Amino acid sequence: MSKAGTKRDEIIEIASELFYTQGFGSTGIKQIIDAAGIAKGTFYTHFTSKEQLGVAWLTGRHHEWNTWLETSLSPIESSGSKLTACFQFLKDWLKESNYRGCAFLNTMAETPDPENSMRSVVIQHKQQLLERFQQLASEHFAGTTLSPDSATQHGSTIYLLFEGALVESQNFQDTWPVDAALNQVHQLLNSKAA
Amino acid sequence: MSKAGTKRDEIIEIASELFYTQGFGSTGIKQIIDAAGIAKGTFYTHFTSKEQLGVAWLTGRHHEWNTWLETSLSPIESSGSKLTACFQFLKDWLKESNYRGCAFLNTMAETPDPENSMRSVVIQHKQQLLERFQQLASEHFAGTTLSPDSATQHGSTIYLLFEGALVESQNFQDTWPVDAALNQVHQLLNSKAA
Amino acid sequence: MSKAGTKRDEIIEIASELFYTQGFGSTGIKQIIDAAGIAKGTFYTHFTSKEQLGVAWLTGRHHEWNTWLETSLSPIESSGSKLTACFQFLKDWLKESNYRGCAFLNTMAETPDPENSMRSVVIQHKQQLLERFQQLASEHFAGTTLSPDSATQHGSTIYLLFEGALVESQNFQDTWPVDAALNQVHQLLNSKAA
Amino acid sequence: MSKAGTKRDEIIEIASELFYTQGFGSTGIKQIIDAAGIAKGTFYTHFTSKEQLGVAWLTGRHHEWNTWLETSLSPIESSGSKLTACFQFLKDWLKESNYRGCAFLNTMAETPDPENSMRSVVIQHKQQLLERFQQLASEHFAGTTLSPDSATQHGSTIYLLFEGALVESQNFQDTWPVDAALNQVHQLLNSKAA
DNA sequence: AATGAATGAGCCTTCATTCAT
DNA sequence: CATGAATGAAGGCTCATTCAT
Repeated sequence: MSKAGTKRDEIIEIASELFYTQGFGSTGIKQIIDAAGIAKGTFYTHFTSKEQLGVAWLTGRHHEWNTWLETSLSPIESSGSKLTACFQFLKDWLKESNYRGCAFLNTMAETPDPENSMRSVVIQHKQQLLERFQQLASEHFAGTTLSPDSATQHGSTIYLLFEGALVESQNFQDTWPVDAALNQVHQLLNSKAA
Repeated sequence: MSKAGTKRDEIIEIASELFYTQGFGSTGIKQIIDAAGIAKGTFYTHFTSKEQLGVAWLTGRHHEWNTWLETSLSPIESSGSKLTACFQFLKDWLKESNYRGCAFLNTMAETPDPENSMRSVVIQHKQQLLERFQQLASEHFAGTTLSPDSATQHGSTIYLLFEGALVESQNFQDTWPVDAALNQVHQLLNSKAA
Repeated sequence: MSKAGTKRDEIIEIASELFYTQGFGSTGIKQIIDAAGIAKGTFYTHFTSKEQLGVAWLTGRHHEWNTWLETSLSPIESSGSKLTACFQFLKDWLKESNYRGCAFLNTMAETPDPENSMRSVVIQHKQQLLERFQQLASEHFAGTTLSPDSATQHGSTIYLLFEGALVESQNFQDTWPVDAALNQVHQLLNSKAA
Repeated sequence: MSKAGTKRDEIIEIASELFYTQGFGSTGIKQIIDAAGIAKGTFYTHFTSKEQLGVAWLTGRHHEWNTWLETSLSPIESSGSKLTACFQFLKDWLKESNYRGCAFLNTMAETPDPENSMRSVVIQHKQQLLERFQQLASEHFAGTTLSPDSATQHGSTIYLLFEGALVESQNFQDTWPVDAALNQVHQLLNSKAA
């Protein structure tokens, strides 16, 4: 584990913004070291390869993004409200000037090689997000007539709506997908057993 | 429109598979002309740039993909069944060995530059798909107690579920997202005015 | 087959001197293209890799060297005299200012990887030289009491003496190894069956 | 002389194998320190440069190799038999799995720069080997009709045959050169004054 | 149309060495 | 005595594009 404030961390931080805004493939080592003000060789004392830096970037972003989300959810009490707050979080994020969609999905898209170690970080990140949605849904429907299984399924559905909204808001550069998804989520949270 | 059988079309066809399976950025001109058995210069008599070929690829794929979808929908009568059939179409597609997700979203993901002309093809493609879902939903709910506006909104929701399932099935290399989305779609199609 | 005077041949010619005097590994592509006055990319339109250029170099040198040798042998009538003339050829070669020993053996020495395609050119070159010595020895001893087998063995021995002299004259930067070898060759050529 | 068991010696020992099997130029400092489990800086506290390590390697190998040879010669009584035993020694060496020819000649081949200090170690090593062959030949022919000068010349010849066999067995990956050389050595040892 | 040589900036990575700690 | 971060030139090679033939 590396202490914060390390030069290594500094490189990751600088690279992160470049990777996110320009894409992993479109960002060269040269650009990173220039931005970091270090020599070529220095980069390679901290990372064995660009791919390794990519993994470090995504791993860091995984924690960072989770913190962002959870921080915005923490003041909210009910699980149901937390679920809808996720979409508000998405809307706030969208407003940011350098919004470029989901770093993880973007990286997955430009990394077809199954051997690429960045892919597993992406999968792990999404898996955890899915489980978070499922957990919140389970909590929300606990004590209702809805079966636990159905609650989990609702969690999965909300996850899909979240991902769909994420991708499409990037695509259309518009917030309507988030609104549409949120609208549906509200209805889902009122679901009762048939 | 260029006549089929042209050398230009041949190049597009060959490039299409490479672009789809390897990604646009990871596929070089060299690889394309080698696969096509032509000279560098020949390529540039047919296309002014790689980006232009990318546009031709996506434009062709747009029509092709629409044809695939509509062909699988055509034997089906009701609009509601057509909507669910879209997800079956997705499941069938997933089974293909070289499945690499949505060419349009992948390209969008690795093309941050807003000036890139491929982006508008992607947006156009997705816009049409969205409208198709909205149209089918409108037809399905026509004559019910559901307002036209709500019907359209349901179309948008189904679109988001479709896109979410598309992305996540690529991500997890699994069909569960399609099943989960389809499950929700079935419920939506039974919606009644509150 | 490439016509003489080609740019490709020009590159080979320029690289040949650098490879010979500095060694294959110590000569960079940069140095070659600078000396040739061409761009990086131009080099790679003519050669797929540095190794391929190395093969072209050695193959060319193989023919060139053989021509040198045979040209110096051609005015000589008897096979026996041709054999001794090989060592005179070696002595003349040694005097050249940029003498750096045998390009083939040097390359073999710095190319441990058995997969390296340059190695087979070296082996082929040496095999042919061996056979040339054996052939000359056979001719020399034809009609004497010495058996054909023994004659061939003498050819092999003379080959070893030649190679030994080649390597050691490079090592000691002196001509004595050639003289010593030649002395022995003279005795061998007078051999009679025991 | 450094005491055995020193860290410096440890580095030399580890580098020796790498240098021999991969070549001096193809072996990087990184690989050496990784294999030795030490830091970059530690290496440079023991050696001022890679070249210096190269000198230490060759110097050590000089003694080691001489010991190998003399150990295999020591049980043999007559000088003539010792001379032929050198070629048996060569044959045994060839059988070793990691045989890569003569470390000294290989290094000479990839080190054109006359200033390189490794070159003098090579020359010294070969000079001593030559003198050893000359000494053994002198002893062998002592008391015969052969003049001392001729005996020394025979020693030189046998040296050239040894070197030729050494180089060519590496080249052809075969033992025939050793056999051919040995055959000639046997005949030489029976030489009488003309 | 078609060719393929030419371009040169750019790719990621390794090199031997230095030096502050 | 050991560490490992820092250096920056150099390594071989690929890129999309241009252009004379």
